[in-house]
Amino acid sequence: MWVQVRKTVSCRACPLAKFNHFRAFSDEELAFVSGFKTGELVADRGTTVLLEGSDSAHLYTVLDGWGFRFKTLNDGRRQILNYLLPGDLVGLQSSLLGEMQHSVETLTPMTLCVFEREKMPVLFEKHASLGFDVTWIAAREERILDEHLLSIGRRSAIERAAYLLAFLYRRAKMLNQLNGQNAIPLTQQHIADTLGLSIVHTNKTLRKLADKKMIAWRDRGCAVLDFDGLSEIAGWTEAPSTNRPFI
Amino acid sequence: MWVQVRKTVSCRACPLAKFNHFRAFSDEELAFVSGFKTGELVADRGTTVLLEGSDSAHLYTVLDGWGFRFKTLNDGRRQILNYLLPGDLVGLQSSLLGEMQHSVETLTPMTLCVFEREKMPVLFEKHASLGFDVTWIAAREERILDEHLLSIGRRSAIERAAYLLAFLYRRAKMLNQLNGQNAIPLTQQHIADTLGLSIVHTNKTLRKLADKKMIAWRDRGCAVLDFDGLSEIAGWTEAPSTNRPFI
DNA sequence: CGCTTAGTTGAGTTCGTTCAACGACTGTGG
DNA sequence: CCACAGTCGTTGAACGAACTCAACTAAGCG
Repeated sequence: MWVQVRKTVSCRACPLAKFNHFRAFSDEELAFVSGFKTGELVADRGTTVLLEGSDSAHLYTVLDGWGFRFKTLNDGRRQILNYLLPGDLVGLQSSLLGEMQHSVETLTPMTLCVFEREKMPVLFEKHASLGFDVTWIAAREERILDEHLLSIGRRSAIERAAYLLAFLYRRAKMLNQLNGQNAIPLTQQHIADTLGLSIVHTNKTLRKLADKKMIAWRDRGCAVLDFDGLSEIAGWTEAPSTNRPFI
Repeated sequence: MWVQVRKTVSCRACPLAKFNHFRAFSDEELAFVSGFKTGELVADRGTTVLLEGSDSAHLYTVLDGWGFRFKTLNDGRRQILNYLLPGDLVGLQSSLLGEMQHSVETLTPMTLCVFEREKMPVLFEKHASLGFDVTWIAAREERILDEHLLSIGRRSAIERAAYLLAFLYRRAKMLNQLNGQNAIPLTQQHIADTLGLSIVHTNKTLRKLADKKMIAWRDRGCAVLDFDGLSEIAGWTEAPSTNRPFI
């Protein structure tokens, strides 16, 4: 289920560097980050990487694959909070605030870059620019959560679904994380738990989008056929963004 | 509507320092923050402090009073994202990511501490501990948004209302921000826009809580009479927290 | 005293839920 | 190679939670 791998990939050859929307490191930063990294982790599909209530000693950056963050109520009701894609920082909350308040599970096999959370203060101390980047990443996550909150709170079922799929498609496309069939690797249950809807109604809602030829189900995933159409239904236009940092 | 006041209160006599759940500054930090601060702002009740789409040059910390962050859809549907209380940082997102993606409005008269956002990099450069604190604050906001997302997505109307009021009461009590009647200063419209419900249904839901003697409406606000009862309905227990920083 | 704001309540409608069943596909063990 | 269980998507029917529309009360204020 879990495989811990030794430092196989040097930070110099970080797979994220090839995406030009990430900001580049200076040589100095690269040297520090290389030391900050303690290894890599490879997780199968369906693995619980972090568990609510636990107190992980690690901090991760996703290098490849899909995952999601979620919380559950006592009786099992689940809410997916956000999805994880390459470049996303995992476990920052618990690194700073203590025990995890949400869980993390993978949707595909995932490769993670592992850092020791004890070294965080050193990062801020010695490399202010990287500390700034961590804050930037946290602020970005906050902004995404704001959008999701607006969506769940105020959009209708079909608008929510359209927003979510447009949002995920955009991110995934940019990071080359669509599967062989050009699809987003999740089930209708995941979508239901993200939108705050029942699985039956989610199915009927997605059917409407499929009937409009905006999406299609293929190969364990959802293919987006009409990004503009979805954006229009959702009334959504993406916020402008500058080059994003990663650690 | 707006009043810009010169630096009337020295950081040495910061009104937030009296709350012992905030972490104390070192002398060195205090000196820097004093320079970072450019003044104070006093806003009336109902003032729009920051507007979605704008690009403010400032960053604020709430010193006194209540406010809220919100987003709206094109047709006017409004979603309240979170509430602002003393110690909260306002405008961090736009400081780092560019233009504001949400608005901020006051619920009571509010005093804000004003910083120049251009100086943020200097803060990270010269005072790593403060940079770390900013990240901490961002991570805390993220955690709160996670909770709200769970609530709106998966709790029933009465559970949502109970959660929100318990949550706000807890925060307000700790910061001594309940009004004369011991009430939270908001209207049912605010609650509706936070819970993602219509105002009519919000009213009927709050009525049920009032009938159970858990809350009461007084003096333009909602008084919490039975915190434990609300927590139980919501199935909510607060996450443990350490001393929190502020800037 | 009329005007506005905020909370309350009833009636009818709509959106989303629950229950239940079924088909397509995948993987597994006899 | 087939039987079987498990997962995932699909659909219909009945129900219920939340919505809209509409009207009314109480309090605050010029």
